Amino acid sequence: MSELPKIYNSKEVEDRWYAFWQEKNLFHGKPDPAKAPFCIVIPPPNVTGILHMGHALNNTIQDILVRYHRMKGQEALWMPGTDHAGIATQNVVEKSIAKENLKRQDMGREKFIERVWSWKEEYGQTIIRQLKKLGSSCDWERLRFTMDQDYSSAVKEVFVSLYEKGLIYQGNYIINWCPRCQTALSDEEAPHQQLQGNLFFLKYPLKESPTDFVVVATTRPETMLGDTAVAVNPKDKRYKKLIGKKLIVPLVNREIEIIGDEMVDAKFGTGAVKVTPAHDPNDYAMGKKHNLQFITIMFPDGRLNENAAAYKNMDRFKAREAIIKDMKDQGLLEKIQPHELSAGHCYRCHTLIEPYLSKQWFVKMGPLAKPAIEAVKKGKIKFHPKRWTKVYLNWMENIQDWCISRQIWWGHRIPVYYCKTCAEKPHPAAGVIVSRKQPTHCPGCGSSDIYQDEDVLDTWFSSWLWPFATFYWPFDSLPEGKRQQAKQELDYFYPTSVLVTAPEIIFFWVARMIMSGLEFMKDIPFKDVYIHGTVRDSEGKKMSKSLGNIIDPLEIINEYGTDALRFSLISITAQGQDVYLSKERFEQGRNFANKIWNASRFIMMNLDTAYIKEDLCAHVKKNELDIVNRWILSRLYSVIREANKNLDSFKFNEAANLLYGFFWHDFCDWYLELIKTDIKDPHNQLIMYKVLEKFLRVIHPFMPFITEEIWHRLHPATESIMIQPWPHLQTNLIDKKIEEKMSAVFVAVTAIRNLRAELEIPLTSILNFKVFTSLVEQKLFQSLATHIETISKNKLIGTASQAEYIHSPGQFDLVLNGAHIVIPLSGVLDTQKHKNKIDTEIQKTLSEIKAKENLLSNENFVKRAPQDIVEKEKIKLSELNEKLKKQKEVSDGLQ
RNA sequence: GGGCUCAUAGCUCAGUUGGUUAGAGCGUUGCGUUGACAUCGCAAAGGUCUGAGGUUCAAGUCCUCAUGGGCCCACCA
Repeated sequence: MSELPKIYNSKEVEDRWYAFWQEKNLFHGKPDPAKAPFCIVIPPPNVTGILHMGHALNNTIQDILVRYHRMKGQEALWMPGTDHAGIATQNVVEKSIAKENLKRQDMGREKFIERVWSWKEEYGQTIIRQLKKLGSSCDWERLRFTMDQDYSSAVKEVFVSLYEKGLIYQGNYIINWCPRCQTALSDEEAPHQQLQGNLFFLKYPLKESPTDFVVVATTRPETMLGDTAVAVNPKDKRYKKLIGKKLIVPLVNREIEIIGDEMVDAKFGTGAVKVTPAHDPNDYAMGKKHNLQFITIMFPDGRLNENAAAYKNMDRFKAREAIIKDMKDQGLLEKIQPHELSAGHCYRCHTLIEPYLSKQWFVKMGPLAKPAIEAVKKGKIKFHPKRWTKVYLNWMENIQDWCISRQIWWGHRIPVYYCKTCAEKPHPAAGVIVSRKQPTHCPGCGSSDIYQDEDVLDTWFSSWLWPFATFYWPFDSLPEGKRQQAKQELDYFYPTSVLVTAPEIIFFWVARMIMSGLEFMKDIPFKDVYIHGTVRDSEGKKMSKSLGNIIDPLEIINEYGTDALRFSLISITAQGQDVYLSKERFEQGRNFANKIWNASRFIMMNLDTAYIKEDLCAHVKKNELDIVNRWILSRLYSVIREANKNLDSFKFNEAANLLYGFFWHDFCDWYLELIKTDIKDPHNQLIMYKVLEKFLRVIHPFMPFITEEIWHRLHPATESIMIQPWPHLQTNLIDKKIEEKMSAVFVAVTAIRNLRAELEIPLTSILNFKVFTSLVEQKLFQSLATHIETISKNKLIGTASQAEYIHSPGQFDLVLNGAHIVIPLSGVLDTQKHKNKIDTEIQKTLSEIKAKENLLSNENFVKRAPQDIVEKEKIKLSELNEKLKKQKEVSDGLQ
């Protein structure tokens, strides 16, 4: 058998095996009626994306799930793809053309879009390449892009279909406007951030008596130029009599009325509110209600427009300063108060959002939300951890209509066309053609003078179709011959199994996919939603470029290996908790990979190849094996059973840590050490091989590369480990009694080592020790005694503890967990030190006994606690007493 | 304003449905290793489980409040 290098070299193996998997087409999933489907659709990263720790975590979890279910015999499909990320991508390309001193407006729409496509061709594969470095077993021949032609037909179908159902409408409303990106945004795209601002108190003169004023408070004084009323609460005694009176808006000298409205909070500010219906959602509502004038004072780029009089062309913030100065000069600024507020910011460029009145397209969400609420309430879709259910429901139950039109160029063009001829007719929908196919003429008047809506759709309006649009729904873009197959695939894999994602996009994406799935597939898009935590730095801050606290996954892969990255990430990811990372954290994964490597190396160095034939295992009967082999087999299957449970309930960290502990401690520290001196024994050969082989399979989903490499060195001619069956749970090999016996042995050995270390016994030998009593189970320990004797004869303890033997007359007594171990040691020990140690232990035992006695003399405990608990406590007490007795004997003997 | 979440060893974190003197990794200290692995082994030290109440025979675990982190939502002029 070939000898392995001393240290695992991830760089040397990873790319090779990834290519191998792809060559063998092992990631491909296709309908197989004999198997149950398991499908995950990837949260498509932005084409502009560069792999960060969040991606690494997200995709490692998905890959573990997919590999696990694939090995369990399910037909596994992981659907990959990227998102065209409208605004983000457009911004990136705009930056790149800016280097050539170009603006997209100079290029024109068509040229610019061409430029984006060529950018995508050149750089759009970056994130995909990086996902491959991570080991992701995606079905790459299905790679989708949300701007694919086929995908576009799904988007059109959905838009038109919702329009026909009356769920899409166009209208003038206040929306979130980003003056930098110059587009409308949905509410979700304009998250609120705390802001230290000011409250400005402005004096508006009364028309009748210009020396009297009404003072209004505002955080955005520049909007005063668009004021068309001042509102007060009709119950407010201070202002009641002023309702109906006229005011003059300074600087623009506009005459406005004081209106009464219950919405006004008399306690805030001065109790009088300036009303700017075109620049504030509340004011908008008031404007509608009171039939006010809507005056827009801003250009789309944030400069003030012709309605702003002298302030025209000034930037909104410059205008604010100018207005404040002018008001002050005119004695119309009462005061400025510092005021903390929160306001929307563009999620792409972080520019302060401007509430802006404009004509946009909206989706009516109420009717779509209803079944999506039901599906979750009835448990058809489950969130893990559960608490996100509440977050989801809360949002869904208060859902607002969704603004879906964007004034950018990169995206799905809205499938709406206008007829210039008909547009002159009176009713509002005249000349509006909503169509799946590009029309050549107006169906109303036959005119060919038509043009398409300039806007594109929100990126999420395509992402929300991901679980079925990736299967080519609605199929009409496919050639006739391929439709049937596509339908079968959708039918087979939909609903998908699990969605794995981060909490940030529950509203953006998860909730909307549930709605679109129920609306268009008439079924949920996935059964389980696993929400993992956010990756943070060691101080709890979110990792971000601007904070400079990024740990680059590629750097970790380069330094420690992909498996190390994956294992470390997973082992620290408790269900749904945020992940705090520092670079050192990855050492654990690297060390573990190296441990697996070296244990395998050791086994291969000592393994006679005759034993690697699987069928040999069948010839060994369980009861022919010695206790050590039976123990490790029992541990193996106990651990696999537990790991199955953990994986099935999304407890990835628990599974990872369990497997880690088993391999490192049970298998390497104890088992391999115990059999070392007898390693050529046929049973030992067989079992060490078998355990390694099974372990490699179960750790494979976590650490795909190293396991594949070792697998092939073990089996020069076999197939990939990734398509080996997941170990069948041999429950008949699980023997808890054996596990208990062995752990008693380990406790004993540990105690001896401890003693040796503490009492500074010189490195000689420990000879002929015996274990001969049991208080818990006499029989159990009797049989243990036999085994211990065997072990002792084989000098196995000596090997395990790496100690030499103490040759000396006399004896040493050790009492542990009811086992009395006699070790002949007298003459080597420092009697006084020994006695001190025993006496310390006696003190400890005494206080434990006291605690137990107190507990058992508590009538309430004895009466009310379950009988088995009480019994257990009684047994423990008698054990303790027995232990005390032995300890005292030992102590007395040391006088 | 509403809600979520966290607080356990020097550090980073586990801790199942409450069951009885709390675990891991890293770090520290001591010992060891010429035969798998110094990316190693053996052992030790280190905890009033943030605080105050409560429920219970029994609380790190459940409830209430407080303190201090982190996060989300909201039409906070």
